[in-house]
Amino acid sequence: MAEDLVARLGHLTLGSRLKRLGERLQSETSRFIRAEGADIPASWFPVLASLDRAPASVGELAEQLGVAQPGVTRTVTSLADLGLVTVAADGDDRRRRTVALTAAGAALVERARRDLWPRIDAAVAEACGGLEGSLLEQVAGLERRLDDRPLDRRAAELATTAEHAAPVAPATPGAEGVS
Amino acid sequence: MAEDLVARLGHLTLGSRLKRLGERLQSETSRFIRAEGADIPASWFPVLASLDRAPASVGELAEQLGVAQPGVTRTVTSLADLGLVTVAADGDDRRRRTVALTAAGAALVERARRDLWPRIDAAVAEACGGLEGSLLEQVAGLERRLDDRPLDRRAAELATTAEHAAPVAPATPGAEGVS
DNA sequence: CCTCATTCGATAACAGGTTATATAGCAGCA
DNA sequence: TGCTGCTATATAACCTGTTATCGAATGAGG
Repeated sequence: MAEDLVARLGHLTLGSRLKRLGERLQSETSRFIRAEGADIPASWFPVLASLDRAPASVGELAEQLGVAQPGVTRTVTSLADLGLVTVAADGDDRRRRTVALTAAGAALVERARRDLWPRIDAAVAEACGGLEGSLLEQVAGLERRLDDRPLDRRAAELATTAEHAAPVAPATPGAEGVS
Repeated sequence: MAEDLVARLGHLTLGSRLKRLGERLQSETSRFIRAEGADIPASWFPVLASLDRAPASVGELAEQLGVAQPGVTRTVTSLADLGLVTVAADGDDRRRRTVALTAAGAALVERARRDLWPRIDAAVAEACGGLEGSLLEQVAGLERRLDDRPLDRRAAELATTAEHAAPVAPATPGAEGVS
């Protein structure tokens, strides 16, 4: 009955499995965001969130977000095409390009911070809540819970009981950032 | 000081983070395999492991491995190009294509089962060992441990203290064929 | 000043996952 | 018999990550 072989292989295939689970979370999150009328992929939000704290160069974003530089370049290009950020050559060092939110970008972040992020965060927290045991066991548990109720459904249903929406990452620069 | 913003955002970006971590495990595993002289990506092994139990159609593989069908088609095509599997039209239902290991494929699986998988499994288990707490905390912990000593180094070093290489997957009821 | 190594970012190519769609075969039924 | 619809696979296109590499700008040293 087609049990999941990858799951059965245990640690051997943890990589595949985490990747699959991550993609699933991303895509369900994106679906929720789309349903809320903001048609931008979930993966762009970290860049926006960072820029909301302060403008930054491409390399700074890459370091801050922990992704490779070409990934940032691509996302920034897309954001610029949508008019959400500006990209300007740095005055001091003309190799650097400084990325900053436009008014539209800031408005989007504002809205996301208010309406979207708290619910996404709460939905993920709910899906992960109470999981116990080893990493492998918790991964399996999260997979099961998402089978049961996907993330976008969880986030949408949280909407109805709005007071759940807990405040998310208080964007204060590094204050609580234990790293 | 560029703490990891994605990590700071907590549950909100768990998807990105899991995906990144999974990719990292996959690529470090592939690096180890390459260093051992078998130049095939880690992501192909689940297919080989499944076929080692029994030939299967593309759709059966997809279901068993929990991935989408086109992904299986692509992997199978590559494996066939390398002569590790054969793909033959099913006699009963000519829509189906039955995939089976060749002798070379079976030999590779044999070797992997003996020399590679136990060490990879042990290395991952070592990297995950003793992690505690919530999923988020364990993910952070695993990231830190891999920063400290990447998976391929762990697997390689296990080699030297060979008796560590505990028989692995046998753990699960049938990594070698039971179920 | 000039040269040369380094750094920044863009670009290209690849990986491994996805969805959407086209095609071919099968099967039920009028 | 032939239509109609479902199923199995392949193919195309996309996403978001990666590495490798290149050009331009910087800056240190001779």
